[in-house]
Amino acid sequence: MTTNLSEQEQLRRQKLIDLQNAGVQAYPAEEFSVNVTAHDIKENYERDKLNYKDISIAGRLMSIRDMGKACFAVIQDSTGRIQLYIRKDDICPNPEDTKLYDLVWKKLMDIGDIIGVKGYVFTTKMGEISIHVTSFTLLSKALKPLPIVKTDADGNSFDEVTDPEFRYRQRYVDLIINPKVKKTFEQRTKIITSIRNFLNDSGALEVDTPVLQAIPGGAAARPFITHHNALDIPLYLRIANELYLKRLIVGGFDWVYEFSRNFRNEGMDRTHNPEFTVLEFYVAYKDYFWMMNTTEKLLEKIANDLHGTTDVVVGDKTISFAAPFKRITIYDAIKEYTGIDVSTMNEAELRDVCKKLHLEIDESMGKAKLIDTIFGEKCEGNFIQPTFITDYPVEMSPLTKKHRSKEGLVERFELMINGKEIANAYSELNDPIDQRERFEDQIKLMERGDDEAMFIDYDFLRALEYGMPPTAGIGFGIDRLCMLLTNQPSIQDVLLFPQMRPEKKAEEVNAD
RNA sequence: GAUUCCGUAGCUCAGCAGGUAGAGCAUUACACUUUUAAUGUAAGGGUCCUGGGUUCGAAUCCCAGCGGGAUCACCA
Repeated sequence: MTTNLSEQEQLRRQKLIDLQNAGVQAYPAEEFSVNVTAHDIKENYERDKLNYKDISIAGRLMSIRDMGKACFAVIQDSTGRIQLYIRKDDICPNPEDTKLYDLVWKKLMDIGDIIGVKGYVFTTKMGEISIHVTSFTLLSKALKPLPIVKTDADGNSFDEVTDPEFRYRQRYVDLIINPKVKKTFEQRTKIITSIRNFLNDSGALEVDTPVLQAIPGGAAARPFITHHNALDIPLYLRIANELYLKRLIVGGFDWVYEFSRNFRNEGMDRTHNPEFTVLEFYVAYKDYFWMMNTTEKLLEKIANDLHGTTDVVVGDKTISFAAPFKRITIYDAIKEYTGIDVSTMNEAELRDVCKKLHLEIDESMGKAKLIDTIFGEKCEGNFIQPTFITDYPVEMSPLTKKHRSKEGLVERFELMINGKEIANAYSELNDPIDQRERFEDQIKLMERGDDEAMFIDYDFLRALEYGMPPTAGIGFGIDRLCMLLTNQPSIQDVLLFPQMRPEKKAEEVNAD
């Protein structure tokens, strides 16, 4: 086993033994009470010096600069970093007994160890607010060396760990050594809190609905399948929670929402992870126009809560989340970017258009899919500023109410930002007869080989037959929204633990 | 799933007309009681992703596998 360890790892295990021999516990059980944070000190010390004469703080050792009979070190707590100044004379007042400084501190402490210190705050000659340490306590010994990232006065990083595999597999290390990464995840939580506050303040009720479903409904996607032993039935991990939230609208709640972890057994790339988060909410007695207005208000608030402004930098662009957003029908969008009016075309005419535009199509594609292809290839990427695309063909929206005045269309919108779909919403279909026919159309698609067509959920139909009020519903891709608002190009950078292939055999991991 | 690039010390990387490995930081030792990418001197550390092949000889060339990134396809 020892043969697997690097030189530095072996050394640290030896230090563990040396600590024990010196009577120092490497993993003490006692509480170490803390009365200040690094951020607090840096923020408030200058104007309230008296308050920082007797402080106690804990954190991870990030660097040590040994000056002989004194050392400078830096610890990092959950709020940031602060410098320590440790003098031999202070730690070991008795010159006869210098073990604590010369042995425990200078020989047995390492970068990565977690320590607690007591002392007082002062400012060094170089002007850095620091802690003059009067005593220290080892709280946890680190056995693996921490990658060292140094930063100079101008903020330039050296030896920054950028290897994506390292960062995603050992996110705990990434979080320790890359403060920007930690900030991104704090921002993610802020975004979700902002949304939750908006909804709760509006009188919405947060609910939990099943993740394990006998019929994976509410979306067109390939599900993960599992098996329940006691019931001896197959169960699916949910691909959406839509049908359950609408059951709750039937049940008499007027506004329900859920942050739903959804699972789809499909490809992975920069914008797809097998499990991802969608916020869905449903509001009784509203329609999709109301939902557009509400979406504008919500996004404007999120941007303000997070950045203090509605202008957000994403890559080399600036996106304005200030309401109102542009609204355009999908037919007008196609006309704008191709010059072709497809609104009255039949399937054969649409096929000719696709050929003229050099789009790849196949025989199985129906009218709606052809329109979707034209939009996806020729229009979608152009909508950088938030834009509502409205009034989709009925064939691709089996859960959406037919348009109040436009034949063949439904009352649906998608919100496009930075060329990507961020939200999908509609006036919900609440006519149980119509809904049953739409499901049956899906079954026909399934029989023609569409492996993503929806199953019929008979219990959902039964619920609709009891009567569902007219309802507006929406789903937001939370991960993608976070990518936008935190300016991260990959979904892996807004997921703490993105899905990865197993890195090696379990026994080898255990041997570490 | 397809194409393409990558995998060398704890970390970041160099080494590739094929001659069994180097740098900086980190580590170890010594010096230094307000330094800050601290500094100075010295030292240790590597199944060069794995397995085959070509060759007198492979980190370097070829093939396969594993892992990762990017692009494409499917999708949110």
